[in-house]
Amino acid sequence: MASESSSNAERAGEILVHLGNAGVDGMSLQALALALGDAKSATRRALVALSKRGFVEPAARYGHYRLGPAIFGLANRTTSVTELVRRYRPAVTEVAAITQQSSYLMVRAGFDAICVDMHEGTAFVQTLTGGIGGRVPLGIGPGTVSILTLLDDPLALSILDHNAPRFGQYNRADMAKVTRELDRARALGFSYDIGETYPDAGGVAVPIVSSRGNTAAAVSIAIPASLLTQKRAEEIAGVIRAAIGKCAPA
Amino acid sequence: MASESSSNAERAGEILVHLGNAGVDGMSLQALALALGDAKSATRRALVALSKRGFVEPAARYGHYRLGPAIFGLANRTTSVTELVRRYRPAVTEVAAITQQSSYLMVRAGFDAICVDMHEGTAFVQTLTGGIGGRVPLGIGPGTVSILTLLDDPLALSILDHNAPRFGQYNRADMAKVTRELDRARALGFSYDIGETYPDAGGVAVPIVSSRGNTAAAVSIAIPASLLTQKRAEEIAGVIRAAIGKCAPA
DNA sequence: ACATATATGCCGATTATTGGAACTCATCAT
DNA sequence: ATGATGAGTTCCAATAATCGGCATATATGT
Repeated sequence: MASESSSNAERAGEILVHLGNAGVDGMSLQALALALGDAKSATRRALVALSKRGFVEPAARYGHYRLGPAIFGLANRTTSVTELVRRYRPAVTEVAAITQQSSYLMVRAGFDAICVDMHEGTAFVQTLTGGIGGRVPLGIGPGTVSILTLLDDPLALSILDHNAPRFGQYNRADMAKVTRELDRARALGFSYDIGETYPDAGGVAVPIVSSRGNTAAAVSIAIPASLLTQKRAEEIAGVIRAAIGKCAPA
Repeated sequence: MASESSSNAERAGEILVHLGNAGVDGMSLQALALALGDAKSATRRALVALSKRGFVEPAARYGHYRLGPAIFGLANRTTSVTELVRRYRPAVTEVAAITQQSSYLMVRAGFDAICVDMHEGTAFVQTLTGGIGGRVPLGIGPGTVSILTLLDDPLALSILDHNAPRFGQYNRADMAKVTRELDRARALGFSYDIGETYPDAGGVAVPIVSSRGNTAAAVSIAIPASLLTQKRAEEIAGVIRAAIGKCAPA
């Protein structure tokens, strides 16, 4: 996949994202270069640049690289997110407890949504989002659609346009389908999905109107499609909204 | 301070480090440009590049930037560090409990050491390292010296050479003083410091010989200089070493 | 409402990056 | 233990990018 990496700093971010999905063993140079669509020499250069501050470090296997301690260290400094998690964790756990399903706290990160907190439910699909730290393109899944409702329309559309090439992997052949979901979510105040993203999987999400702007987030659940109807979705949305409401603004 | 930023990806890392020390309110563009020693236009360019993936996001104040959710998301994927913390946390807490002082788990990140775990003691100096995520140049403080003992001599020396300009801020006028500490630490198997880095502050550190190479780490404590003698340092080193030993290799 | 500082666009020159191929090294099989 | 294979690493000149500065419009905080 040729990614339009204009700046070199973007490439650095791209590398970090890819290594984040790699695990302890990391990735080899050529695997990274292939994923980025760049030459090995260019990839390596960025790699050593990131190594200088410890954002990347050599893995156990020869010539493999993985995320370094600098990332971990910085995580405790992302106060905007840590505060968000601390405040809304009660909602995430409560929603999971009531619905008996896995619940997630998703926040916007560029063109994607990232899962920053979750609570495993008793049943069914676990980690549709790939667990904490998992990235999903905005427009894929109800959680991300709810986040989009918090954004200005031109911004939301530009994001959808950017992500359109990736929709095919998720039964989103045409973008119109996603924009319809977005419109519905704006009207209802929540977003739901019955087997439209993943077969047999459904979801419900309620956006979090952040007290002090800028961070767009949502609380969502994953639930078997067989258990979900529009009426049930409304009920669940009410549960989520109530749980969010209990989390007082700092 | 003019930093020799050869690559552009380095600049990205530099920005992340600076923003990590900024807090929720983030930093203004000009403050960042000044800290990096670059033009505002170049700094802004890198900033928007990092924003595309959510590594950086606009803060509440207009024109201010802070760390974004992507950093938080990646932290759970730095398996090398999370495993290290999970394994040696018992040692950190035990050392703090026995010595009644703050204890730290430090790992190498490029030319610095980063505090990845800590346990506040009852007394005295808290957070000499700046808390979890805090960076300290390798060579400053016993924890970092112990880490240096895990490295090859040429590498350790090159790191010290790189950090030499920063030693002045910490009563390290000449590098010889640091190399002497390093030699002593190699000989003793641990490192200690009595009021040499910060007045009235002392510290003891024991390196962690990582089962599967690559990651260099150490467990250290901070203690009032008045309570520390070489004999006491040896005792404390024994405590730390014992605690580390209890943390069985995975 | 005024002043400050940002966001954004542009443009020429310098600079670093790019991509390829040769070299070196670690790993794997024998 | 040794050789063969497949990596990763280094070097190079040409290319393409970035850089830095400036001007304008905008948003903010006093």
